[in-house]
Amino acid sequence: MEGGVLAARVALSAATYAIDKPYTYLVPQGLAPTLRAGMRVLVPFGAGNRRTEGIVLSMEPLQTPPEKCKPVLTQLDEQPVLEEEGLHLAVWMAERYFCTVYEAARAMLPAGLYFSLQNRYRVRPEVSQAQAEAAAGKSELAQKVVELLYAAGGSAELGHIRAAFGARDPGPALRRLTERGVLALETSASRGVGDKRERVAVLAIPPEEALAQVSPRRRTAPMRYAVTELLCALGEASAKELCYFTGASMATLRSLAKSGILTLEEREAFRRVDPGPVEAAEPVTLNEEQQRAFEGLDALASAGRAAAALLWGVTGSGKTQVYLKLIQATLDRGKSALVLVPEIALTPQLLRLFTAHFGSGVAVLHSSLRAGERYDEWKRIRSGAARVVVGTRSAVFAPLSDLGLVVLDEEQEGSYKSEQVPKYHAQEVAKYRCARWNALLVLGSATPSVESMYQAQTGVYHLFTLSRRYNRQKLPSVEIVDLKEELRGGNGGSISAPLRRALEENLARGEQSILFLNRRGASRMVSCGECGAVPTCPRCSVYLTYHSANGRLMCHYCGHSEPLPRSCPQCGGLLSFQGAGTQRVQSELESLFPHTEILRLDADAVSATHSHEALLDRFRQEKVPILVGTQMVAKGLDFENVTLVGVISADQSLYLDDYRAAERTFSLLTQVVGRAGRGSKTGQAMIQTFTPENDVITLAARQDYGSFYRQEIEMRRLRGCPPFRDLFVLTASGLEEGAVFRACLRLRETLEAWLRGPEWRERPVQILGPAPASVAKVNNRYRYRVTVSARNDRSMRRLVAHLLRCAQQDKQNRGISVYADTDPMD
DNA sequence: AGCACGCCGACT
DNA sequence: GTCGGCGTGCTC
Repeated sequence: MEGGVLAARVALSAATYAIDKPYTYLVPQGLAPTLRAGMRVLVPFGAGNRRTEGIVLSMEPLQTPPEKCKPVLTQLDEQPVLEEEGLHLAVWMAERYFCTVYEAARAMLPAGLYFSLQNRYRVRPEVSQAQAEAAAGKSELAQKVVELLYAAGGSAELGHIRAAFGARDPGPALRRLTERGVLALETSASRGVGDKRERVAVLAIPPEEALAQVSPRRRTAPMRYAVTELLCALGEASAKELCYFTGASMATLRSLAKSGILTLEEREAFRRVDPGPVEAAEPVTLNEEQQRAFEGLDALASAGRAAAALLWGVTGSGKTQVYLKLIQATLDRGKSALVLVPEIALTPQLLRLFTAHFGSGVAVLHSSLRAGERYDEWKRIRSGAARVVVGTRSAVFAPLSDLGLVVLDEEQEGSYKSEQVPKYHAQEVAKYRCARWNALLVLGSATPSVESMYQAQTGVYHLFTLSRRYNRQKLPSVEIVDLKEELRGGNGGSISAPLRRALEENLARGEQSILFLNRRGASRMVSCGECGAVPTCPRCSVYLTYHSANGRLMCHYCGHSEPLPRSCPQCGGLLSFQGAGTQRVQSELESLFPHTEILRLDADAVSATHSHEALLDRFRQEKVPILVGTQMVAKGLDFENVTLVGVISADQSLYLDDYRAAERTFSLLTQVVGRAGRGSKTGQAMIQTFTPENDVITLAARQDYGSFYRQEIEMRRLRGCPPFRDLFVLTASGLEEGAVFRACLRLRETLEAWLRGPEWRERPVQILGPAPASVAKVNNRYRYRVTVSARNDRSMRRLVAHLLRCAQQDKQNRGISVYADTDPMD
């Protein structure tokens, strides 16, 4: 660097959305040779120069340092935690998901990598207690600080001091005492998870030579021979493993090292996730249809241009086989592959399958791994040791290089959208990464999202279809049971007479049954028990939901509300609230079938002692006759002996108040029906509903996705829903309901004023609300939202971002937080 | 979101 | 005079 200085542009954790931008810091001489983009640093920030963590976005030489430019204090990483691609992705996410660059970067890294910063105030050793008290003077707060610090043995964490002060702010007193040389601020960074290291033995000379050296003394030094022989076969191995398999001791290894046969190195050891018993891989054989899909997809993957394809394969058509072949082809081309699944429950079986095919080159990433495991898998991926990654949503950030293939299985699933900030969608991130690496994105589904199918129909995605079930299995016969009839017949329980009969027959045959309970949105929906009518919003054609707080039916889109009618406005019948929990169904079944074991699988059953997998294993191995469960039982699980599946009530997800309700119900019902009869026996499915004539239900029963899609896409077109337009949801939250509502009103008014400008006047933008959020009060904070339906393009995102920044800095919005989200899932 | 700066009332 | 409460504006 001639003459100039080196500066780092840093994304800061302390920067809020409204002030987020790259901040420039001077790189001190000592750090200049080692600091690089993608490393994390500790920097001073704000008037008080409090220590803040940041990530270096870029390094740049400056001719003249700017006036106000503080120095980087510490370099926190020895090597970058994000590569160039990751840094670009973070910036892209910030723009797309209305979050800070740092928040985006943080979401991309395993939690084990994270530092927690501790700010500790200490009384300087040269200062006596009397001097400290004198320096505190008459300030009550300063005296209290000194007293507290001495009581704590001379130093205390900032957090503790704050806690001891309660509502009063110790800040000014701490600063004054620091200024007067009484206190010193120490900042330490500690990481939750450390690196684990191990000894590795590496063969230092060619195998023939090594064996030649130890062979003559094979009799007298059998251990030296055994170790060398094993190491010749392996090339390198952990010292622990070598000793374990040969019975040698570390002394033998050291002596071999001395003879120059091997070298001992300290290396990072990876805490591997145990894939469980791995069977030998059966060679993948594809049927004609699968082969055609594979060839088409492989042609796209090898074309070297980014592409997206939809693999639409009916349940049981063998999409996984196609994935396996594609992954193999990708690896053969020297590229890496990423496979995403919607549920953690699906990763163990996929991990086993992939490990059988690709050995130790498979890594797994999902949120319920322990921090250490997750961190280690991340490092294995980054080092290039793992070239195939299986995981849930956040695995989309796996630090793979030379990405050639990304598979999103069950692409329509809502779990690909993050619930927390940044509220990214794994599918969009995957698309971004594929574009950067010229990789192929494969979206797999039996019931594609309407958006994806639309892209396929309009030629944006390539479409491949698998319409035949593997092994030519027959689809189960499906019966729709009318719960209104049951109610009239005096059966108000959750098991109808036909379902009860079917269960009895199945029990008698010694076959298993699964009952599926669709709990989402339970008990908020109101319907007529007589005619099945569901109250609808007059302006939005969505169903109204009941709010017990004010006893009214409300629309979550536009804010319309009306009192709960005493009886059904259509027929005068009795209105009923839907809601049957798994526990209630379980106890009902227990009284219907007193000597039969009934297994329950839901979030509660899983969190208590038994793991999800253990419960399913029990169901499979002990052949428990009946399994009752929520969403979890519907997904990709194959049970030979299950010949009956029942849907307790199809209605609950159908009458939710969002545009995706129909799609989600269709998908769920189709999956559940597909669960029956996976083995040699033909299955039977039963769907209970109050609205048996509903198209979504009858189409799902027939597994007729094509008709469902045609209907749904027209509905979306008419209502201006995705894929024709996108939704931006602006949410304000705060302690006082009125203030939150008024903040939302101002958001709406500001936006309306801007949209009257010349460049916006012609564009189709619609604003709905303010309306209460679906969960109107969380943690004592009221939440209201304004929904904007418009094309999600750069200019619209900029407008929303600007609106957010203005709102966050508006003094009228004191105590109110405002944030934005696109196409939310709730 | 912190934190300083500036202004003002209260207590000494 | 100080101290501390509160409104305003900035953060490399």
